[in-house]
Amino acid sequence: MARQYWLLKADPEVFSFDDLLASPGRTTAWDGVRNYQARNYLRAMAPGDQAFFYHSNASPPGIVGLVEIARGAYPDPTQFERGHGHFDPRSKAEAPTWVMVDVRALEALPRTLALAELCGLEECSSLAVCQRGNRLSVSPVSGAQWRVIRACAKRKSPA
DNA sequence: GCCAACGTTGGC
DNA sequence: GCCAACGTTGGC
Repeated sequence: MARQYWLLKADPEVFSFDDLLASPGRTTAWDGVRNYQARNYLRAMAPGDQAFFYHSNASPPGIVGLVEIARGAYPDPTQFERGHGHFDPRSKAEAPTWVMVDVRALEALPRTLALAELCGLEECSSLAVCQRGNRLSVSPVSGAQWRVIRACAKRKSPA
């Protein structure tokens, strides 16, 4: 199956791309997703898929790095941890509601590709992150979008 | 800090 | 099943 591409949102106050680079093996479990649409995208991920690492609530918000999926979806243990912020009392151990994947850092972009610039790129206005009011934390990126975005990010300054 | 948009909850 | 109220997200 062809490699798929994704965009992962993170609040850098909580977990930044630098935090990922500093993690053991530059890898972390992408836990805490509690939205069904995002969960379904996590389930569709396969090892070797690649993703943009996006900083929300930043100045400016935008893409800051590239990651790869190191392990496909498996149960998120925090859903069973009573008292944990991601605890879900309705999830059953024999049929976990929520999953996570492992994400490994590939490289930091030479600069932040800001949201405004991102959404102005050819074919990119349809990105979930460019839709008004969008809150989806995991979303798909097409191969064409991936290439356009990567090429833009490598240029030193906004086009 | 503001506030629009979203997803979820819960009364009916 | 409807929908108002609420809490959260996230750009500005």
